[in-house]
Amino acid sequence: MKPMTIGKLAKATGVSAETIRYYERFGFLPSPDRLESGYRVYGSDSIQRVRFIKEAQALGFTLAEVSDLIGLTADEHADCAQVNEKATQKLQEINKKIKALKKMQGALKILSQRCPADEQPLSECSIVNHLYDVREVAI
Amino acid sequence: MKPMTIGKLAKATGVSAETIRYYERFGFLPSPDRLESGYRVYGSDSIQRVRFIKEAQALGFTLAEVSDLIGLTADEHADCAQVNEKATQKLQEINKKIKALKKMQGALKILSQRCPADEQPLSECSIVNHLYDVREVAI
DNA sequence: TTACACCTTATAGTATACTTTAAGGTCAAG
DNA sequence: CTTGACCTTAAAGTATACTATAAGGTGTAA
Repeated sequence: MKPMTIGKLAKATGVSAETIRYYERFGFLPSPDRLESGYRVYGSDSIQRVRFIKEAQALGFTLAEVSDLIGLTADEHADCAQVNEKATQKLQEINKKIKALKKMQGALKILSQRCPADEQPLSECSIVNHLYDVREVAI
Repeated sequence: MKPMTIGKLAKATGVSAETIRYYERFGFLPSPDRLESGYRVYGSDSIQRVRFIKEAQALGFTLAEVSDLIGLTADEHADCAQVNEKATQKLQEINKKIKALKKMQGALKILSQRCPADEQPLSECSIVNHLYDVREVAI
């Protein structure tokens, strides 16, 4: 069987070869074995490792946090509670972000509804007036 | 009355002098007059201009988009509808972001609830198992 | 006059997660 | 044996919105 070089791992995971090298360089992936030519050769577990990173990112974790998670999974003494704490922290962070976005959403909705949205000059625009002076258009 | 130099504008707006120079450099604020010494002098309208930028950012607009908005306000032929379109676009963008965050939130909640969160080894952790292989823990 | 706060510029650094480029070596098919 | 796909490295670029630094000039109060 042909060795899995970086391009094959890239295809298998949907992550570019450059990104895989990047992950390796910053310790998110272990240094793989090399062929005599210097080509990286990966075992099938590498696919899982890359997937781990991608899934953690999809849950909102940064690469630094992914690094922490990888550290926990490699630690014999680590337990479920430690991982759960990371998840709970991330959850709170996400809740905060949602809250901030909802605030923007609410303000934009109100301003947009109040704006005549036609050929009126901008002096009649509730959005522009809000930007010029918050007090002119209470939200 | 003493001229409003950059430090005073900074205090009046809560934005640092460096940031004000940055805004000027990239065209978000007009170049102010100068004293003989080279010091920038601002009129009171500058406070409003800085506030415009900050308020637009608070609504989720990037500086590039703020630039567009400033352009519209300076355009005699611009009308309300054009501004409203920017707001509507931004609203949709924010809705998308909220949706993405809610997806993360939902997944994290489920994983966290399923995780025993005690001293169990990580092989029992629903979160870690999810990261290792999505199919093991359906969401 | 001597501090000290304040101003000036250009340039570089920060954070995050890559992506691109340059210059070159390797492998497999035809 | 040549062509083209694939691999290597180090270094620089991208996006966004600043923030910091260096080296120096200005304004004012004691």
